[in-house]
Amino acid sequence: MTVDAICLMGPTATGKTELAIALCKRFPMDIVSVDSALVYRGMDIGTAKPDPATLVRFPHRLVDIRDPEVPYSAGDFVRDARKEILAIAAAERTPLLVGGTMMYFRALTEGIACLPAADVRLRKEIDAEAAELGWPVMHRKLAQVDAVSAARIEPNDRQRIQRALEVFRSSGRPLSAWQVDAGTGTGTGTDIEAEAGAARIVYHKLALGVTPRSLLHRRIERRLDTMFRQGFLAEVSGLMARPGLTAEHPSMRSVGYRQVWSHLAGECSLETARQRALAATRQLAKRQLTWLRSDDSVTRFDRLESSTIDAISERLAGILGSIDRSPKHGL
RNA sequence: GGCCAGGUAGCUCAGUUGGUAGAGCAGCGGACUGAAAAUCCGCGUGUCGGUGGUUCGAUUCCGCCCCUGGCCA
Repeated sequence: MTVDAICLMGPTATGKTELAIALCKRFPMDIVSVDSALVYRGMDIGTAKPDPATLVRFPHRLVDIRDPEVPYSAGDFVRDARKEILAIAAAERTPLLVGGTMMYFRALTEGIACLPAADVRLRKEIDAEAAELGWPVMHRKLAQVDAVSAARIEPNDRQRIQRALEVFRSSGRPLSAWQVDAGTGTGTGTDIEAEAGAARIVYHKLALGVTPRSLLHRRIERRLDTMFRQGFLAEVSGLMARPGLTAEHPSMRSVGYRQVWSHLAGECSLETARQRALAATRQLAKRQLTWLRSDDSVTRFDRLESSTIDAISERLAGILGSIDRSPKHGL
């Protein structure tokens, strides 16, 4: 059995949600969110989460599935998304994967190795060591146990050095060995693909963009200011009031939340936080565009061209086959 | 109006004892395997406010002018 899934990818502030909803009105599709921040409950304004009424009319799977205190991961996503896609297909509808977390898209469509999960205690331990020795030294230690990973990782890339050390210390095997292992065999190289008898999922990738860049930047600024008007400050101060949540949690390191948190903690003025949040959002959009540019399997559309929605609809009609609403077949 | 301090990259500033200049941030390009809205790598020509003078040579020294901030009237 083959399942067709549509990927609607695009940088932040390009209007993906709005377009997805328009498409859901034309085709029998169900939305799966591909977004590392929308998974968190209580993070609504700063993530530009669709409002409750919209979520009722057009349910988004994988939204509000996590407490902000509990980190979510690419591995979690692949498992969850896979399950949702199959459930949607079982209901004879088409999954519409919408979002901007490009690493999640890659992990889902290209596969991700089966690796040991994160280990908070080990990470703390490694952080403590690094605070004393510095990351370049940690990088050298990594090179001794996993030369392949060390060669791929920059001496200052604390997050990846930490992860590689974490995998080695928790499992006794180098990260690179896990990755190679997974890749042997047919080349699919993933734990999920290994599921016996699983359906084959074909991903059709569509990318949304806004050109020129200056126009995207203007949309980003307008949207951020709307967030502030909607009560972004109150949302963050509510999160800050939670004893279990800190600025170090992945959820609170999200664009916007980090900068507003910093302001509310008295570290900078509101205007400075605003400027920093804007810059961080622009930088996020740039990184998302880098992912998209490097993927030649995507078909690109400009969000602001009025013909885009029709072009995409036509494309979907072709993919979905059975649902050709065009009048040319009329007799 | 007088005195003082400034006018150098998009922004904040450093610097050149006279040989045409460099940091941080922003921006741009890239990488990306359980934190990814994360983490990291690479990219710096700009009438050194204008104009005249001194000098082989001025962004640097001197004169005048313009602009900004502060103090005094």
